[in-house]
Amino acid sequence: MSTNRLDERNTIRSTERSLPIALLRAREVVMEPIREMLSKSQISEQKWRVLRVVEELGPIEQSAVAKQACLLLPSLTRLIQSMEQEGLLERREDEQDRRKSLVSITDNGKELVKTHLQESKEIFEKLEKNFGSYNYYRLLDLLEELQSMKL
Amino acid sequence: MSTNRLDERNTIRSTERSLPIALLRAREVVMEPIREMLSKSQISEQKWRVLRVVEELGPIEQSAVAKQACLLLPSLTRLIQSMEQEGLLERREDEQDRRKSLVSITDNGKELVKTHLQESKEIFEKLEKNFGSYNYYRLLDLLEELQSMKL
DNA sequence: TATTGTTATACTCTATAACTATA
DNA sequence: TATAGTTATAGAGTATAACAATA
Repeated sequence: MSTNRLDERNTIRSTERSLPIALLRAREVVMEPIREMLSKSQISEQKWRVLRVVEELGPIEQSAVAKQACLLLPSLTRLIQSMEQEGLLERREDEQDRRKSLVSITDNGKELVKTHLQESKEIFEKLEKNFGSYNYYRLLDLLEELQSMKL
Repeated sequence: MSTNRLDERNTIRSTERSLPIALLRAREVVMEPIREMLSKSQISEQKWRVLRVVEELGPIEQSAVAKQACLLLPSLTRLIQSMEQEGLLERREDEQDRRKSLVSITDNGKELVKTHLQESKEIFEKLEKNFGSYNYYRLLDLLEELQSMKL
Protein backbone atom coordinates (compact mmCIF):
# COMPACT_ATOMS: atom_id res chain seq x y z
CA MET A 1 0.00 0.00 0.00
CA SER A 2 1.61 3.19 -1.14
CA THR A 3 -0.70 5.68 0.54
CA ASN A 4 0.93 8.96 1.32
CA ARG A 5 0.09 9.55 4.94
CA LEU A 6 1.05 13.17 4.87
CA ASP A 7 -1.60 13.73 2.25
CA GLU A 8 -4.11 12.04 4.48
CA ARG A 9 -3.32 14.48 7.24
CA ASN A 10 -3.47 17.66 5.17
CA THR A 11 -6.67 17.24 3.18
CA ILE A 12 -10.00 15.64 3.76
CA ARG A 13 -9.51 11.91 3.46
CA SER A 14 -10.47 10.17 0.27
CA THR A 15 -13.55 8.07 0.93
CA GLU A 16 -11.42 4.94 0.72
CA ARG A 17 -9.35 6.29 3.58
CA SER A 18 -12.31 7.61 5.53
CA LEU A 19 -12.77 5.37 8.52
CA PRO A 20 -16.57 5.72 8.76
CA ILE A 21 -17.06 4.98 5.07
CA ALA A 22 -14.52 2.19 5.06
CA LEU A 23 -16.23 0.58 8.05
CA LEU A 24 -19.58 0.81 6.32
CA ARG A 25 -18.36 -0.60 3.01
CA ALA A 26 -16.55 -3.43 4.74
CA ARG A 27 -19.68 -4.20 6.70
CA GLU A 28 -21.75 -4.34 3.52
CA VAL A 29 -19.34 -6.87 2.07
CA VAL A 30 -19.53 -9.06 5.15
CA MET A 31 -23.30 -8.69 5.59
CA GLU A 32 -24.22 -9.75 2.09
CA PRO A 33 -24.09 -13.51 2.72
CA ILE A 34 -25.48 -13.03 6.23
CA ARG A 35 -28.51 -11.17 4.89
CA GLU A 36 -29.09 -13.98 2.46
CA MET A 37 -28.90 -16.45 5.32
CA LEU A 38 -31.32 -14.50 7.50
CA SER A 39 -33.84 -14.01 4.71
CA LYS A 40 -34.56 -17.75 4.92
CA SER A 41 -35.96 -17.42 8.42
CA GLN A 42 -37.62 -14.05 7.88
CA ILE A 43 -35.71 -12.42 10.69
CA SER A 44 -34.36 -8.91 10.27
CA GLU A 45 -30.75 -7.97 10.72
CA GLN A 46 -31.65 -5.97 13.83
CA LYS A 47 -33.63 -8.77 15.42
CA TRP A 48 -30.79 -11.16 14.75
CA ARG A 49 -28.39 -8.78 16.48
CA VAL A 50 -30.69 -8.48 19.49
CA LEU A 51 -31.06 -12.25 19.62
CA ARG A 52 -27.30 -12.76 19.58
CA VAL A 53 -26.70 -10.14 22.28
CA VAL A 54 -29.41 -11.51 24.56
CA GLU A 55 -28.26 -15.08 24.04
CA GLU A 56 -24.74 -14.11 24.99
CA LEU A 57 -25.39 -11.69 27.85
CA GLY A 58 -28.94 -12.36 29.07
CA PRO A 59 -30.75 -12.02 31.35
CA ILE A 60 -29.95 -8.43 30.53
CA GLU A 61 -31.75 -5.13 30.89
CA GLN A 62 -33.01 -3.34 27.80
CA SER A 63 -30.76 -0.30 27.95
CA ALA A 64 -27.80 -2.64 27.89
CA VAL A 65 -29.20 -4.56 24.93
CA ALA A 66 -29.71 -1.28 23.09
CA LYS A 67 -26.11 -0.30 23.67
CA GLN A 68 -24.67 -3.66 22.67
CA ALA A 69 -26.87 -4.01 19.59
CA CYS A 70 -26.40 -0.39 18.46
CA LEU A 71 -30.10 0.44 18.58
CA LEU A 72 -32.00 3.24 20.27
CA LEU A 73 -34.21 2.31 23.19
CA PRO A 74 -37.49 3.25 21.47
CA SER A 75 -36.57 1.07 18.50
CA LEU A 76 -35.62 -1.73 20.84
CA THR A 77 -38.87 -1.54 22.79
CA ARG A 78 -40.84 -2.46 19.70
CA LEU A 79 -38.34 -5.02 18.47
CA ILE A 80 -38.45 -6.81 21.80
CA GLN A 81 -42.23 -6.67 22.02
CA SER A 82 -42.40 -8.21 18.60
CA MET A 83 -39.78 -10.84 19.40
CA GLU A 84 -41.60 -11.65 22.61
CA GLN A 85 -44.78 -12.32 20.62
CA GLU A 86 -42.78 -14.47 18.23
CA GLY A 87 -41.61 -16.49 21.22
CA LEU A 88 -37.93 -15.73 20.72
CA LEU A 89 -37.37 -13.69 23.88
CA GLU A 90 -39.03 -13.29 27.26
CA ARG A 91 -38.99 -10.55 29.86
CA ARG A 92 -39.34 -10.50 33.61
CA GLU A 93 -39.20 -7.70 36.13
CA ASP A 94 -35.95 -7.11 37.92
CA GLU A 95 -36.74 -7.87 41.58
CA GLN A 96 -34.13 -5.44 42.89
CA ASP A 97 -35.22 -2.54 40.67
CA ARG A 98 -38.73 -2.76 39.35
CA ARG A 99 -38.17 -0.10 36.71
CA LYS A 100 -36.00 -2.57 34.86
CA SER A 101 -36.99 -5.65 32.98
CA LEU A 102 -34.56 -8.42 32.23
CA VAL A 103 -34.61 -9.98 28.81
CA SER A 104 -33.71 -13.62 28.18
CA ILE A 105 -33.66 -15.87 25.17
CA THR A 106 -36.26 -18.64 25.01
CA ASP A 107 -35.74 -22.20 23.83
CA ASN A 108 -37.33 -21.20 20.52
CA GLY A 109 -34.86 -18.35 20.30
CA LYS A 110 -31.95 -20.69 20.94
CA GLU A 111 -33.35 -23.02 18.32
CA LEU A 112 -33.37 -20.20 15.76
CA VAL A 113 -29.75 -19.36 16.53
CA LYS A 114 -28.88 -23.03 16.14
CA THR A 115 -30.63 -23.16 12.77
CA HIS A 116 -28.11 -20.70 11.39
CA LEU A 117 -25.06 -21.97 13.23
CA GLN A 118 -23.70 -24.19 10.50
CA GLU A 119 -24.25 -21.75 7.64
CA SER A 120 -22.85 -18.92 9.72
CA LYS A 121 -19.73 -20.97 10.43
CA GLU A 122 -19.29 -21.69 6.75
CA ILE A 123 -19.65 -18.04 5.81
CA PHE A 124 -16.98 -16.94 8.23
CA GLU A 125 -14.65 -19.82 7.47
CA LYS A 126 -14.78 -18.87 3.83
CA LEU A 127 -14.18 -15.25 4.71
CA GLU A 128 -11.27 -16.19 6.94
CA LYS A 129 -9.80 -18.33 4.19
CA ASN A 130 -10.11 -15.66 1.49
CA PHE A 131 -9.08 -12.75 3.65
CA GLY A 132 -6.36 -14.66 5.47
CA SER A 133 -6.48 -15.84 9.07
CA TYR A 134 -3.90 -13.36 10.18
CA ASN A 135 -5.74 -10.41 8.63
CA TYR A 136 -9.05 -11.66 9.92
CA TYR A 137 -8.02 -11.84 13.56
CA ARG A 138 -5.92 -8.72 13.37
CA LEU A 139 -8.96 -6.85 12.08
CA LEU A 140 -11.13 -8.22 14.90
CA ASP A 141 -8.51 -7.21 17.45
CA LEU A 142 -8.28 -3.70 16.06
CA LEU A 143 -12.05 -3.29 15.96
CA GLU A 144 -12.35 -4.52 19.51
CA GLU A 145 -9.75 -2.03 20.62
CA LEU A 146 -11.43 0.79 18.74
CA GLN A 147 -14.81 -0.04 20.28
CA SER A 148 -13.44 0.23 23.77
CA MET A 149 -11.84 3.59 23.06
CA LYS A 150 -12.83 6.88 24.53
CA LEU A 151 -12.88 9.66 21.97
CA MET B 1 -5.15 -10.48 23.38
CA SER B 2 -5.74 -13.94 24.72
CA THR B 3 -8.60 -15.02 22.49
CA ASN B 4 -8.72 -18.73 21.93
CA ARG B 5 -9.05 -19.03 18.19
CA LEU B 6 -10.06 -22.66 18.26
CA ASP B 7 -13.09 -21.67 20.28
CA GLU B 8 -13.94 -19.09 17.67
CA ARG B 9 -13.94 -21.76 15.01
CA ASN B 10 -16.05 -24.33 16.83
CA THR B 11 -18.96 -22.29 18.16
CA ILE B 12 -20.87 -19.26 17.01
CA ARG B 13 -18.64 -16.27 17.59
CA SER B 14 -19.22 -14.11 20.63
CA THR B 15 -20.64 -10.79 19.53
CA GLU B 16 -17.32 -9.14 20.34
CA ARG B 17 -15.68 -11.49 17.85
CA SER B 18 -18.45 -11.26 15.30
CA LEU B 19 -17.14 -9.25 12.38
CA PRO B 20 -20.48 -7.65 11.37
CA ILE B 21 -21.25 -6.58 14.93
CA ALA B 22 -17.71 -5.44 15.59
CA LEU B 23 -17.76 -3.34 12.42
CA LEU B 24 -21.06 -1.78 13.43
CA ARG B 25 -19.97 -1.00 16.98
CA ALA B 26 -16.69 0.46 15.80
CA ARG B 27 -18.56 2.58 13.31
CA GLU B 28 -20.88 3.91 15.99
CA VAL B 29 -17.86 4.97 18.05
CA VAL B 30 -16.34 6.79 15.11
CA MET B 31 -19.59 8.32 13.92
CA GLU B 32 -20.55 9.90 17.21
CA PRO B 33 -18.42 13.05 16.83
CA ILE B 34 -19.15 13.15 13.09
CA ARG B 35 -22.91 13.12 13.70
CA GLU B 36 -22.47 15.96 16.12
CA MET B 37 -20.50 17.85 13.49
CA LEU B 38 -23.08 17.26 10.76
CA SER B 39 -26.01 18.24 12.96
CA LYS B 40 -24.71 21.81 12.82
CA SER B 41 -25.34 22.06 9.09
CA GLN B 42 -28.54 19.99 9.11
CA ILE B 43 -27.18 17.47 6.65
CA SER B 44 -27.89 13.79 7.15
CA GLU B 45 -25.22 11.15 7.36
CA GLN B 46 -26.35 9.71 4.02
CA LYS B 47 -26.31 13.04 2.23
CA TRP B 48 -22.84 13.71 3.60
CA ARG B 49 -21.69 10.35 2.25
CA VAL B 50 -23.17 11.10 -1.17
CA LEU B 51 -21.57 14.54 -1.17
CA ARG B 52 -18.16 13.08 -0.36
CA VAL B 53 -18.43 10.39 -3.02
CA VAL B 54 -19.58 12.81 -5.72
CA GLU B 55 -16.92 15.34 -4.78
CA GLU B 56 -14.26 12.69 -5.08
CA LEU B 57 -15.45 10.78 -8.13
CA GLY B 58 -17.84 13.06 -9.98
CA PRO B 59 -19.11 13.56 -12.60
CA ILE B 60 -20.37 10.10 -11.83
CA GLU B 61 -23.47 8.12 -12.71
CA GLN B 62 -26.03 7.41 -10.05
CA SER B 63 -25.63 3.63 -9.90
CA ALA B 64 -21.98 4.16 -9.13
CA VAL B 65 -22.79 6.68 -6.40
CA ALA B 66 -25.23 4.20 -4.89
CA LYS B 67 -22.57 1.52 -4.79
CA GLN B 68 -19.88 3.75 -3.34
CA ALA B 69 -22.15 5.33 -0.74
CA CYS B 70 -23.80 2.03 0.24
CA LEU B 71 -27.30 3.14 -0.64
CA LEU B 72 -29.98 1.60 -2.82
CA LEU B 73 -30.77 3.36 -6.07
CA PRO B 74 -34.35 4.28 -5.10
CA SER B 75 -33.08 5.84 -1.88
CA LEU B 76 -30.42 7.66 -3.82
CA THR B 77 -32.85 9.03 -6.38
CA ARG B 78 -34.66 10.98 -3.69
CA LEU B 79 -31.52 12.00 -1.87
CA ILE B 80 -30.07 13.43 -5.04
CA GLN B 81 -33.31 15.19 -6.01
CA SER B 82 -33.33 16.79 -2.60
CA MET B 83 -29.66 17.70 -2.73
CA GLU B 84 -30.16 19.15 -6.19
CA GLN B 85 -32.89 21.42 -4.83
CA GLU B 86 -30.59 22.41 -1.99
CA GLY B 87 -28.02 23.39 -4.58
CA LEU B 88 -25.38 20.92 -3.41
CA LEU B 89 -25.33 18.72 -6.50
CA GLU B 90 -26.25 19.03 -10.16
CA ARG B 91 -27.07 16.51 -12.84
CA ARG B 92 -26.66 16.45 -16.56
CA GLU B 93 -27.43 13.84 -19.16
CA ASP B 94 -24.65 11.60 -20.34
CA GLU B 95 -24.23 12.46 -24.01
CA GLN B 96 -23.00 9.01 -24.95
CA ASP B 97 -25.83 7.17 -23.18
CA ARG B 98 -28.92 9.19 -22.50
CA ARG B 99 -30.27 6.72 -19.96
CA LYS B 100 -27.58 7.85 -17.60
CA SER B 101 -27.23 11.08 -15.75
CA LEU B 102 -23.96 12.31 -14.41
CA VAL B 103 -23.87 13.87 -10.98
CA SER B 104 -21.42 16.59 -9.99
CA ILE B 105 -20.85 18.66 -6.92
CA THR B 106 -21.67 22.38 -7.13
CA ASP B 107 -19.70 25.25 -5.68
CA ASN B 108 -22.19 25.34 -2.81
CA GLY B 109 -21.59 21.66 -2.24
CA LYS B 110 -17.84 22.19 -2.18
CA GLU B 111 -18.39 25.03 0.23
CA LEU B 112 -20.31 22.76 2.57
CA VAL B 113 -17.53 20.18 2.50
CA LYS B 114 -15.05 22.94 3.24
CA THR B 115 -17.12 24.11 6.18
CA HIS B 116 -16.52 20.81 7.91
CA LEU B 117 -12.96 20.29 6.81
CA GLN B 118 -11.23 21.69 9.86
CA GLU B 119 -13.47 20.00 12.42
CA SER B 120 -13.30 16.75 10.51
CA LYS B 121 -9.51 16.92 10.55
CA GLU B 122 -9.52 17.51 14.26
CA ILE B 123 -11.82 14.59 14.93
CA PHE B 124 -9.63 12.18 13.01
CA GLU B 125 -6.39 13.55 14.37
CA LYS B 126 -7.70 13.01 17.86
CA LEU B 127 -8.81 9.52 16.92
CA GLU B 128 -5.45 8.76 15.36
CA LYS B 129 -3.69 10.02 18.47
CA ASN B 130 -5.80 8.01 20.90
CA PHE B 131 -5.95 4.87 18.85
CA GLY B 132 -2.37 5.07 17.69
CA SER B 133 -1.16 5.96 14.22
CA TYR B 134 0.00 2.47 13.50
CA ASN B 135 -3.32 0.92 14.52
CA TYR B 136 -5.23 3.58 12.64
CA TYR B 137 -3.56 3.03 9.28
CA ARG B 138 -3.36 -0.71 9.75
CA LEU B 139 -7.12 -0.75 10.29
CA LEU B 140 -7.72 1.37 7.18
CA ASP B 141 -5.51 -0.94 5.14
CA LEU B 142 -7.34 -4.04 6.37
CA LEU B 143 -10.74 -2.50 5.69
CA GLU B 144 -9.68 -1.46 2.22
CA GLU B 145 -8.50 -4.98 1.52
CA LEU B 146 -11.69 -6.49 2.88
CA GLN B 147 -13.82 -4.16 0.73
CA SER B 148 -12.13 -5.27 -2.42
CA MET B 149 -12.56 -8.94 -1.60
CA LYS B 150 -14.75 -11.36 -3.41
CA LEU B 151 -16.67 -13.60 -1.04
C1' DT C 1 -34.75 14.57 40.92
C1' DA C 2 -32.83 11.00 38.13
C1' DT C 3 -33.44 6.67 35.77
C1' DT C 4 -35.85 2.80 33.08
C1' DG C 5 -38.67 1.95 29.84
C1' DT C 6 -42.96 3.12 26.89
C1' DT C 7 -45.58 5.75 23.69
C1' DA C 8 -46.21 9.15 20.03
C1' DT C 9 -44.75 11.48 16.09
C1' DA C 10 -42.53 12.87 11.98
C1' DC C 11 -39.04 11.72 9.20
C1' DT C 12 -35.96 8.79 6.69
C1' DC C 13 -34.18 4.60 4.75
C1' DT C 14 -35.07 -0.18 3.01
C1' DA C 15 -36.74 -3.41 -0.04
C1' DT C 16 -39.33 -4.77 -3.78
C1' DA C 17 -41.81 -4.26 -7.84
C1' DA C 18 -43.62 -1.85 -11.63
C1' DC C 19 -42.63 1.53 -14.88
C1' DT C 20 -40.25 4.78 -18.52
C1' DA C 21 -36.78 5.76 -21.59
C1' DT C 22 -32.89 4.38 -23.89
C1' DA C 23 -29.56 1.01 -25.63
C1' DT D 1 -34.00 -7.95 -24.31
C1' DA D 2 -31.15 -5.51 -21.03
C1' DT D 3 -29.85 -1.39 -18.50
C1' DA D 4 -30.34 3.35 -15.98
C1' DG D 5 -33.08 5.59 -13.44
C1' DT D 6 -37.80 6.85 -11.43
C1' DT D 7 -41.95 6.13 -8.95
C1' DA D 8 -44.91 3.72 -5.73
C1' DT D 9 -45.63 1.42 -1.65
C1' DA D 10 -45.22 -1.11 2.60
C1' DG D 11 -42.51 -1.79 6.27
C1' DA D 12 -38.91 -0.78 9.43
C1' DG D 13 -35.61 2.14 11.92
C1' DT D 14 -34.22 6.95 13.66
C1' DA D 15 -34.61 10.75 16.46
C1' DT D 16 -36.87 13.52 19.69
C1' DA D 17 -39.95 14.60 23.11
C1' DA D 18 -43.36 13.63 26.43
C1' DC D 19 -44.80 10.42 29.70
C1' DA D 20 -45.36 6.68 33.58
C1' DA D 21 -43.43 4.14 37.13
C1' DT D 22 -39.87 3.53 40.20
C1' DA D 23 -35.64 4.77 42.65
